[in-house]
Amino acid sequence: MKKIDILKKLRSSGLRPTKQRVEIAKFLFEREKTFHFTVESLNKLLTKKSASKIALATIYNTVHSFKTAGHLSEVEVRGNKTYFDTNVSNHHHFYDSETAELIDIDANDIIIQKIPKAPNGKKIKNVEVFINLKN
Amino acid sequence: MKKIDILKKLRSSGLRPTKQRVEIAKFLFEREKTFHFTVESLNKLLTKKSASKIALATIYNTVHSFKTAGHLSEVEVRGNKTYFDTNVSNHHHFYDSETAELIDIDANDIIIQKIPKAPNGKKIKNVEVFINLKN
DNA sequence: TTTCACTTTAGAATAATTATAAACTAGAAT
DNA sequence: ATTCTAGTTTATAATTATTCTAAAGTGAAA
Ligand SMILES: [Mn+2]
Ligand SMILES: [Mn+2]
Ligand SMILES: [Zn+2]
Ligand SMILES: [Zn+2]
Repeated sequence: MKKIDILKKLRSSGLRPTKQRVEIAKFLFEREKTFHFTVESLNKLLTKKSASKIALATIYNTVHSFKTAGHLSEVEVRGNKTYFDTNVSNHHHFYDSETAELIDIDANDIIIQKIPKAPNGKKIKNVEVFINLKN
Repeated sequence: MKKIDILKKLRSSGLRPTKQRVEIAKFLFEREKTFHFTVESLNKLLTKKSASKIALATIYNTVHSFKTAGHLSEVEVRGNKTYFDTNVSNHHHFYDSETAELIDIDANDIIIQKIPKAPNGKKIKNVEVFINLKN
């Protein structure tokens, strides 16, 4: 994903491409593989990588804006902090509790044969599978 | 589960059956169906039900002791608070985000046909399925 | 250029949880 | 039964993640 695409991505979702947003978006979206992170880890990585310091509140704001815009998803992981995911497609995860790391599993790599029907009056929105790992 | 069993349950896991622990254990374990709760919700319910007030710190302590003893499991649910579960067997959940409610799914009610192999050097500890509901 | 709604930021506020340390108690030892 | 003590409870402080506030800054429309 090139810089011009980043600008498009931001503008098309009604987000003004400010210096901070562009920097964070480039960091998050200009990569081949999916990236899973917490606000804390992102903050550290940005601080290390970049010259200009972005306020923590801005990182929170930006991550939430990106999530609302559909550019990030939130992953439920054991622990206190919120995890985000640059992979917004329907997919599953390995979770390695030793390293607190998430690894993507393509939706097609898990086939569920039998599934219960939703409770009365409810419908199934989506199915998430977590495969917890050990050594 | 009768009171005598509660006492056994506590003692057999090295927990002295104090007034507070017995009261919480009775509330949690003397029921037919699985119970899912947060410390906050448990605190409210206990306050309503009981005469004697149990300190919030004690509820945290007790819930963690029960979890460590294997009498409660922790469930990962979207949101800030930690959810606990009186069902400690291997099972799955419906999650209704409207009501923030969990509903058990028996392990046998979900059959997974295809599953990816664990990453190098890792093994699969367990598989958890979440079925998110909508109206 | 001027303007202004949107954005960033430092710092305060909030919410969940954990830590501290003093008072209390279950139950073993006497 | 009384004493003793390690384990427990409790009020309160501390910590951590996150959100709020409101003042200063800025992208981009006009
Ligand atoms: Mn979590
Ligand atoms: Mn959670
Ligand atoms: Zn992912
Ligand atoms: Zn359950």
